[in-house]
Amino acid sequence: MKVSFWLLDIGYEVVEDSPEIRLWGFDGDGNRILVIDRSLTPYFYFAPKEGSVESLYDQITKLKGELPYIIRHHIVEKKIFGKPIKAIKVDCKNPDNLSKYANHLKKTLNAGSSFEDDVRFSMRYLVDKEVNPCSWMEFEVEEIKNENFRIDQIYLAKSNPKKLDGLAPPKFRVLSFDIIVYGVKGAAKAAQDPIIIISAMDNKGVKTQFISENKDDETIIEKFRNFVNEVDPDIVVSYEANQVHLPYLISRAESHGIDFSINRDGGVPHRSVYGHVSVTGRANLDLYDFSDEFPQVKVKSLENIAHFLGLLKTGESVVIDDFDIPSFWDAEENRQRLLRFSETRAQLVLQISQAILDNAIQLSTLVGLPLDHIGTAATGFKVEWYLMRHAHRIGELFPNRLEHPYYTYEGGLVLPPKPGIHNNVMVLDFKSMYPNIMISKNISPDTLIQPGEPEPPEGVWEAPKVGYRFRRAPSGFYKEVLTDLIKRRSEISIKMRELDEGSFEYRILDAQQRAIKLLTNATYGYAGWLGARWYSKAVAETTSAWGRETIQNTIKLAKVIGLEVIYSDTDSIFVVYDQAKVEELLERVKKALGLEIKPETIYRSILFTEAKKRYCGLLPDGRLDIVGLEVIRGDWAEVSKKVQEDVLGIVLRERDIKKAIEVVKKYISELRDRKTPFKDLIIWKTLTKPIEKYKVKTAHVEAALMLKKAGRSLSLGDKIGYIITLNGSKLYEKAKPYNFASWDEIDLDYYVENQIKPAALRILEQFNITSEELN
DNA sequence: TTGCAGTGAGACGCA
DNA sequence: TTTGCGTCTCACTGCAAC
Repeated sequence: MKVSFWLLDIGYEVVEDSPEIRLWGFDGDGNRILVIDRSLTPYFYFAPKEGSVESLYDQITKLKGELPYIIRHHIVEKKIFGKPIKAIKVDCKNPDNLSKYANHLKKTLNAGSSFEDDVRFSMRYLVDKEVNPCSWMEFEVEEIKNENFRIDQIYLAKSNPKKLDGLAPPKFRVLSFDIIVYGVKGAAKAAQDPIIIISAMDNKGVKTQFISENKDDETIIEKFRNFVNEVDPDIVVSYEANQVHLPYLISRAESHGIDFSINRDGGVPHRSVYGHVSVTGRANLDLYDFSDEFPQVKVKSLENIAHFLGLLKTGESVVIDDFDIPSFWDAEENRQRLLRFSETRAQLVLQISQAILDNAIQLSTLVGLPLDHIGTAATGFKVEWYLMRHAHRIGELFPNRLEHPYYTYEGGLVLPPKPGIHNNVMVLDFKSMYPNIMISKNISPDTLIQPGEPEPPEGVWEAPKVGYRFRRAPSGFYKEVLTDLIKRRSEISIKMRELDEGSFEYRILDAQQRAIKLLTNATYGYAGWLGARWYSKAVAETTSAWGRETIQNTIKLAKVIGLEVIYSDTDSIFVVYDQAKVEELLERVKKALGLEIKPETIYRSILFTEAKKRYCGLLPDGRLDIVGLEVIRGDWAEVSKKVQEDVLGIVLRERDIKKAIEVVKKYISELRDRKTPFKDLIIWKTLTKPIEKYKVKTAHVEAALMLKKAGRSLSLGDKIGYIITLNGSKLYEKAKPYNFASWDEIDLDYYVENQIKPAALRILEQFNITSEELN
């Protein structure tokens, strides 16, 4: 019989010595099903470093008695960096030890190198069978008996999966949850501190809370486990479950000797690759891993993201600090607030998950990584998995990751701007400049011509300045991949034009094109990443060299035509708008450089200081487009950002410097009168390394130390919020965690002289205003 | 001890 | 665990002047 299937999660088990792939998902009727596929044999490749592959093959044949893990081996034709090679495909019994086997083989034969022995078996399956997660496919299957798995039906695959069309994913059951821990001093330790509240909510409106009695969490963990299995969610969502909630639940359950089996195979969640926690048969999505999708939100808390998305009323305070949890719990009259707080969090998680799910699903399908890996896998790995799939299709072996010396190279070109206010400035930019250059100059690891190597008859592209040469034909690996991506994206854009923006199809296609854009734009960076399998400094260096050449020629052309160039950064130029001249420029750039430059917005006016990468433009609709300045930085006090934004607005919209000065003075006097909201004085900075590794004393590290001393646990990447007090002389001595400080110890002068004034003067200095004039 | 110039650490943003 | 380019603040160092 045939079954259509949508893949949600994938895993594998070794059952009675032979491996099976387990594909968890849905059938066409919305049943939760498991398809077991036993058709794939684990393997790796083995190739001679020198000498013939045949003699290596014979050696393995002779020694087979000593190599019990090998099922069979045979010679295959492959490529490595585009060069044809013969390799031996070594089929093995156990997928868990391929690297061990490969090393053993190398030692035993004292020859050869191995390939692809580091590919996890479930990923091996997805690549080899060309299966994309979160998409529809069809299997020929045979029903088998369900032994205690939490699903409707189990099938054994009798055929390879066949791709099916269809955009719409199944209807998911989504469960969000949040836990509250009673941790004295704010730092909860799983060994001692109990969970007091577990809030859970599903997308059908079922919500519940498990509340501990006398701080005993044994019962509520069991109840929660039962609840999860009853609701039987396909997707579990949370905020920080990967790093915090799930490990905590698992550890508490262990210490009570409770079976915390919420997996669809009856097992307990476990830590897996890329630091995510796997809940077999379901997709565990931690929204924190997706918080970079909201770059405007600087401090990535659930509440801040919710505010940003308009899910909380402005000014609505729902946050209860970890530190205060015990006191809220202990005082009967406040406990209700704690309960509401936790419930709100679960609800926000559920709401936010809807904003993220479309993109996550499309990215999963495109990249080929299972849904629960998408949030945690770094960009480099997403690009790499996409490349690996393509490599497999064209018979290219996955290169091993090698150690490369660290080496920097020249990047994009940035011109100093013309300071001051300019009117009618148009931005022109090359869309996807680097990918398009890689395509047009065929820049790829497999098209690079080594020094001394003769030029092929098809000719070469020789990079300006850096001199690397790449063959013009045939098309390289990167060119093929990027051409395909760009083509797919433009096809999607065409389809989208015919659709209603609010429609389901539009939303899905938009998510698709965003996923494609992400991969396309990351490919250049990937090529220059030391950890990349297809690392090539020549590729990265050549691409940016052609980029500089392109933008320089564009600037020259603009000047020849008579356009005034105000500024340029990497792939864009800012010119004083003149319709006829701009049109001429577009024509000539296309003709001369073979790349298209696109007109963007025309700013009614734009302000530059002497600094590169910082400016503010007034858009046609009256909004400000602020780039690089303090307003959009996360490490300035809110009060400074507000001052600067107000000043920019007045300067650009009204051109009234006097008024701007008055506004600054008002901010200063409000601060001196202590009328400024306290939270507007908090400065947030990230801990970018372990505290002991810092070489110089800094305010946020000192504040972090105080938090630690008070019992708070901190980890890498945490944002520390501090304020500057009157105590001490050095700034780092004056810093104090904001929640330990009060209004009367604030160093008002610091905020005036080092926060408000610099932010305002950054703009007003352009009009010769001095610090004294703001007093 | 104070002032100050020069340098580097550190954080964050742009393309 | 994508790249380089760039700004800005503050700590630290060394030196001169007091």
